[in-house]
Amino acid sequence: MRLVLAQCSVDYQGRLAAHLPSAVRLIMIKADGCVAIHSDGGAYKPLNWMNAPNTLVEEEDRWVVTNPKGEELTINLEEILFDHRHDLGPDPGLEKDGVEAHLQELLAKKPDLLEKGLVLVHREYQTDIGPVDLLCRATDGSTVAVEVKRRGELDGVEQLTRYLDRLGNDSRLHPLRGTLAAVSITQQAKVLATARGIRCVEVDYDQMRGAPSNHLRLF
Amino acid sequence: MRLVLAQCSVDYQGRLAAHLPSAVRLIMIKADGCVAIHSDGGAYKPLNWMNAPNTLVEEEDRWVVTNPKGEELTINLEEILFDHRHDLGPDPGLEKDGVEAHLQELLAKKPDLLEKGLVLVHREYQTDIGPVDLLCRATDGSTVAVEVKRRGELDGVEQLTRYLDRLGNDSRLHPLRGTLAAVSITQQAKVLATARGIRCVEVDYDQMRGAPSNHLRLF
DNA sequence: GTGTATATCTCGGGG
DNA sequence: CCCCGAGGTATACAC
Repeated sequence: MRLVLAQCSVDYQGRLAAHLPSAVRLIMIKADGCVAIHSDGGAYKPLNWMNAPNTLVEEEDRWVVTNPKGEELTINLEEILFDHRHDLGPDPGLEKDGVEAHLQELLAKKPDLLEKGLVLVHREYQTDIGPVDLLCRATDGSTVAVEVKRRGELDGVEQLTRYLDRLGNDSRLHPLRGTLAAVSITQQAKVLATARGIRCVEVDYDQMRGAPSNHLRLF
Repeated sequence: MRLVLAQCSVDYQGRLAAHLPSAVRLIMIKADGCVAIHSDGGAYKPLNWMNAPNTLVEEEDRWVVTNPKGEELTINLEEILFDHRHDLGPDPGLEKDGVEAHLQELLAKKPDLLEKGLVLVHREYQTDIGPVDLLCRATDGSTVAVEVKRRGELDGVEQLTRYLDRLGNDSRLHPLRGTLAAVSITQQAKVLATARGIRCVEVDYDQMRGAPSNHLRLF
């Protein structure tokens, strides 16, 4: 990693055009070639950046970064105040817990948390417009398509509606119902879901993590 | 801005739980209190971060960052390799050109780029589920709701569908049609749009910028 | 403050 | 490679 503090102006031409008037900024150049230009505030997002893969050409008083997509970032250097390089070595990476994938996994193991007697038929069931999180069978013989979210919002209802629409073409899945499962669901999403005959279930993530699965409990 | 290179492990507890095993990383602390932990690769997104407003407490061998939402980031410092502070001063900020707002503005001036004879009735027309980008009137007397995107994708079609659904309740707007306008539109979005009777128009942004508006051309 | 839409979103996965 | 879906998305803006 190379860290440069410099008085500079910047121009970006690519997916849009953008210009940064002259000021003192941090220029961060990572080992993989990523370039990011930071001001002294404003969350973690840089003012300007170029992601790998790209090429950095250092001229006398400006650096030009180009990438294969034809995007170009030009840093006009007026004064370099600081320039430091350090090899950080490899990073073991971030371990996450509590994301949708984990929630889906837990619900796949215990679908009857959503509805008594519900049994998993398929996880990530493929349709030609995307995968349905969980495809289940209810005790009344219905197929139930389940969309899993951490937070249930409007677009989750839309997504499930699209899937139901698609799955409805397959008569083997009839009768067909939909369930939106999330740790929390907004009022708007509940209204829209209900209007479309989609059931909403708010699940307790901590409780699910703590509770052993049916499968394990049998032995 | 303070830049620290250190061997450290990190824990985050908040919207999810996350852990970073020990490695050498850059810890960036901005003037507004934002903290970001970067590895030596991977775009501009840090491995972990805390946005302002927050509080940083420096203990002997660990730093604890907390925010009012109850999130907490703990940096366990094993060895500090580098520590540098620099006041960057204020930043004039980024000037952008080519975002959706600009595209919408250009289309508002020349709606007949979308369809011959189309006239603008209202921009950002409010419905109770959000604003319709452009509401227009066609030569055949139809009302045309236009959704403007840089890139037309599935969620743009969903969005316009919701609006059409809503606008359809107002008989004064009948007959009603929808148009998705974007610089590029994905195949899937075209399929879904067509299936719903929504027209897709790909517009040339550069040409639009260059071409003067109807209004100006009249004088 | 909540809700909605945008973003040079980033990032990962699947066809 | 593109497309899709998730994200501690962040950010701006309207209500």
